[in-house]
Amino acid sequence: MANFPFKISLIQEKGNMTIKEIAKKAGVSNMTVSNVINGKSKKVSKATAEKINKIIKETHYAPNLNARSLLSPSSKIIAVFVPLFEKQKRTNLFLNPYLSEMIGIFEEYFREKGYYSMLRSIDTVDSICSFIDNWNLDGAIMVYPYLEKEIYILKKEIKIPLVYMDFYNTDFDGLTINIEDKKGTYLSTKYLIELGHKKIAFVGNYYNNHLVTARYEGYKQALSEAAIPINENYIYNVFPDYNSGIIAGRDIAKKRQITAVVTTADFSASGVIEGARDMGFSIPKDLSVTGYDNTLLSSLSYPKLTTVDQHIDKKAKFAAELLIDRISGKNELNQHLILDVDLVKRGSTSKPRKDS
Amino acid sequence: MANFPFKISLIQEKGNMTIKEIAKKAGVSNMTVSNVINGKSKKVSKATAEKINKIIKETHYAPNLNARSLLSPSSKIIAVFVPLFEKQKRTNLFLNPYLSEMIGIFEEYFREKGYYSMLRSIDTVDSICSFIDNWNLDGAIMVYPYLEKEIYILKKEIKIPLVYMDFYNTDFDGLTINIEDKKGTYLSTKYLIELGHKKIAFVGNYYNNHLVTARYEGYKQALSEAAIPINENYIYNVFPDYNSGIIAGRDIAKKRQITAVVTTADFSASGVIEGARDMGFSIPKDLSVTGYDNTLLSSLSYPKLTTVDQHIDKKAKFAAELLIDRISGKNELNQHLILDVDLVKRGSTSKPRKDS
DNA sequence: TTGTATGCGTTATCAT
DNA sequence: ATGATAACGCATACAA
Repeated sequence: MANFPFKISLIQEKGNMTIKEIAKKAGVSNMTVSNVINGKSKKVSKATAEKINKIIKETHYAPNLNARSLLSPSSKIIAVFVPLFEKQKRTNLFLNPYLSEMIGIFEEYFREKGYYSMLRSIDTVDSICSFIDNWNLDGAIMVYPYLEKEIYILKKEIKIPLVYMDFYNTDFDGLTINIEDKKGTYLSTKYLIELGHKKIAFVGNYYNNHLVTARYEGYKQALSEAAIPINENYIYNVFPDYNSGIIAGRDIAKKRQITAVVTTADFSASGVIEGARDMGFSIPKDLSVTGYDNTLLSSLSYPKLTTVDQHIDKKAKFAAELLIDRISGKNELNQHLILDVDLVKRGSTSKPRKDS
Repeated sequence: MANFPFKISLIQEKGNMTIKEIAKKAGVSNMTVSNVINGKSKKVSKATAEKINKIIKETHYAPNLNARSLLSPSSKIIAVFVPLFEKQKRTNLFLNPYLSEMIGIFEEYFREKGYYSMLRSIDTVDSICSFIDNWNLDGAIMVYPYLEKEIYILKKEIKIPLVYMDFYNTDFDGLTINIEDKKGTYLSTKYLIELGHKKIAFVGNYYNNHLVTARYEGYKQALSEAAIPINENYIYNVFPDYNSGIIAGRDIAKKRQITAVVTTADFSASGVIEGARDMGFSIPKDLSVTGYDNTLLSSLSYPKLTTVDQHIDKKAKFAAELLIDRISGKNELNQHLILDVDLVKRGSTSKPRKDS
């Protein structure tokens, strides 16, 4: 209970210090204290600065940032907007490692640059606009393509820098970060073809937005280049989550023709594997499956997933950087980043069964 | 590009509305507007209220919450504090589904109660105190036991409600949420014994804090009740993460005597399985492994993990509820919740090999 | 029912 | 080098 790494004085102080109180303690005016706090050394004599700094340390003064935000156009607050899907689904989006990894990287980057992160689920454009005004936000990141059309127009209304992830409207004048979505499934499909597969299913919805449509296109292109016709029976137009994956996986196993599956998400791939196993399939012997994203999940699965690495860490960092640079006035260019993807070959894929 | 679900007027307005501007538009005083906004219907005539409400809607007025925070003792901001471990490790804590699931639940609960969530990594008590003062926080949650001794003392200094998760200082007077840590490993160890295992390893550090020590105690108690002596060679005192798990798993496989492993985290269990597989082991045939937490990971692994369910969703909800109730003045009791745990039996455990 | 004055903590501006 | 004043947007207290 003895020596702690902080001054006992702190323990005995009570309530938040204010500039005014420090000024009184130091016998100077508020502005002198303010100038010291803001490092305007030219305006304050060394002696008084030292005296004030000492008091600041002793009292553990922390500026009231609400007051600062009120006065300045900058609040130092950045919002991370997460879509709030329908309550009925009860899906906690935060279970997705893709999202949580990004959030961790955002928080770190923003903090290091002197910003504060607010996390907020949103469901309407109004809720976004209100939030921005409520806290006088300096900027925001939208982590999924959501409310695409509405935001496209409202962008004119929103005066702060806003980074949209995976948002593909090409004539949109905001900041966007995308990846080579099409290339990803192209690579995974091509790889399966190279392994000798011909009956390759696609699991993923392809009408919802550009992102998934592009992934469908990649699949089609690879088949087309190999002169393999599209078989409508092999296309599973479902939401790329675990449960839909299971259902698709079971159906695929039942059909007994398909030897490989291309999915648009690691979660989906996990589900497909699970569903196929339910029907007695062994992976990859009876069915090869590819994921997308290269989330932690793909390394922890068994067998580890062959998947498309979209370099989430880089993507998140680029997004954060893009936002901060815009907020601080640098880098008015580079509005639409498109990041490359790679195929990561792991154990969930192999040559097809001989009997097929 | 045609009919959008919002008024065009919004698009044409510019800049944030203020009470003053609305008052001017309505030809009334600021206070009348303020009273309308705050629903003090007794103070405003119906006619003026309606007129003002119309303008508020048209202009999409959103109150400046920085200004409100400045004025009132309540900022409506709640912080979720996440430990910032050493940079060298480069471990993004957010990769852990345990954390991200909780964060999602916090955000939802706080939002529904009218609060705003700030996410913040912290590494010192000072950084916590500063943050609290900076934003005039209404409350905070600490998601891991961290800075236990320092905070224990500084609690006297911190005037806001603070919920500590997995924080075990029994004479601590703050709000804490814990689980029956000991019971968890007791259950998993006992289950392994019931399956016929005798040579059971423990993987997890047991000196670091109460949480993991308790989990070690549970393991010991189950062995003791079954009259199985502790074998020091079977104890792996390592940090419960994936990589340490791999190393332990390899070593366990090398020793060729151990038939089952109790771990203190799903991540750790995954690592052990991976490591044992590296050495040619098949799970659960050659080695039974139990996890802890029942994170998403344990259902997505193959085989699915037998693990201790600590009901993360309930735990998070209780924590959020405890905090909000305290902030709003209800429920001064119930300061130390201890939640129950269950064993979830899945595929990563089975009877031991016959040759052992 | 409506309006005026005041102050929250901070900083820019303009004195001294 | 230091200090007085005003202002940010809002809401409490009080007056009309």
